[in-house]
Amino acid sequence: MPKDRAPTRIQKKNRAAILEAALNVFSAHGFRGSTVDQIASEAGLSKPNLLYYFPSKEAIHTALLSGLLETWLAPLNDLDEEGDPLQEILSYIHRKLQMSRELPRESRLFANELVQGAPRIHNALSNDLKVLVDEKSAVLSKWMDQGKIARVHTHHLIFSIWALTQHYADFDVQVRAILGEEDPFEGAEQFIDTLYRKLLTP
Amino acid sequence: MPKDRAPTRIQKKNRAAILEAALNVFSAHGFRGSTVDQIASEAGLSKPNLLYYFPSKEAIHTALLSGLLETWLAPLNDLDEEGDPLQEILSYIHRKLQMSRELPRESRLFANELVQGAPRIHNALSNDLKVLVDEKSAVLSKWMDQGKIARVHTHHLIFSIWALTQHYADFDVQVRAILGEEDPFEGAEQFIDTLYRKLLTP
DNA sequence: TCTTGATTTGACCATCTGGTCAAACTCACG
DNA sequence: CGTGAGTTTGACCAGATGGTCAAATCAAGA
Repeated sequence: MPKDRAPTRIQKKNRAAILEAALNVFSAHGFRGSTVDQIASEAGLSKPNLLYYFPSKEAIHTALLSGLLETWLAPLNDLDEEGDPLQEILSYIHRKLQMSRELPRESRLFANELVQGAPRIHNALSNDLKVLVDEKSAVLSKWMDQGKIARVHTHHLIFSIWALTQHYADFDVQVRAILGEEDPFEGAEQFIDTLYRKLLTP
Repeated sequence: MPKDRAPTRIQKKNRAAILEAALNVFSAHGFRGSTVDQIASEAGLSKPNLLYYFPSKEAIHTALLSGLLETWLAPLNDLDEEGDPLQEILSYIHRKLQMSRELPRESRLFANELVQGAPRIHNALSNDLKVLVDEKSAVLSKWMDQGKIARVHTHHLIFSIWALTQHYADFDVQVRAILGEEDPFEGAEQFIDTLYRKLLTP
């Protein structure tokens, strides 16, 4: 294992290559379905070499998840109490949908983890995530009190945004099997936008 | 392997026990994450005994998926062109949500498969499923032409129903981590019902 | 250039896992 | 109750897989 000093040029490069490869592999096959050899070869390293940078398969997975959690939650974090309610929500949705389009691997990484009961991130869910959701939920609630948007169950409103946007990344194969050549995201953006405008207009 | 005659009492019992056990295991850990031993012991059989009833792990998985596909698509199949448009759609949604509540294992079984690119059911998606969706999509379209419901992209409308309802089964851990004690399905039903009423009312 | 720490690797190991097989056991029915 | 088909199992195998290790190679500062 590399010493605990400032990372060398090579360390930086290889760690990054490993995480990138791991994202590919884990998001496509899940934790159990991925092998260290697969990740190593995708990263252009030998297996022992990879294990020189991360102590175990589990460690790579953990590093990936925790490294990406912040990115993943950033859009919700940015929901601004001071902004225009409907606009804030619509642009949150827009960003989430864009993430499904541009970061589908990240979405599927979390999806894989969640569907299987989130054995490795249960903690983050009931702490960080819950806190964030409750906080933003309160903001939504305030907007509803002020009559700025229609009154609905705030938690379910947030769930619905996650469900609708992440669906296009997580179940991409299914969506494409049905839509054929059509670009899923064109129609999705339009559809979802309409949906929330109608739902939330007081 | 059991002969190809009429199944004996024991064959019926054991085959059923195996599929039930496999549903538990596969839905919780995915295909690759599940072991034949796990399924066997959950079914109360030894591994060789299990493999006497099904030729391979893959065969169990396939049998499960194809056996459940019909159940899974039944609600959409039941969408009745002759019924009242909004009511038909709302009751489709209601049934889907009920399935998430009562058959979460089935939902997660498919979710696991889909997130990982549906390697084993790609075929069913682009054939049976596509045909069904296109057919029902046409019904929705007709209703829109008649001004019975608001005009939206029909495929995305169907996707949204899948996403919103299955989310509660597939990402159950996350939902519960955030809601705490509250029963997810109470609020969900109410929320989703409101959402589609507002969206589809012309 | 030399030295020392960082990096890489081939060989190896223990365990897990899907699957096989022959022998043993059980059941239903004549 | 005897018998043949149906059922069950312990022992076993081959390949995959996560991980280790000592030795070899490389890189950068003195």
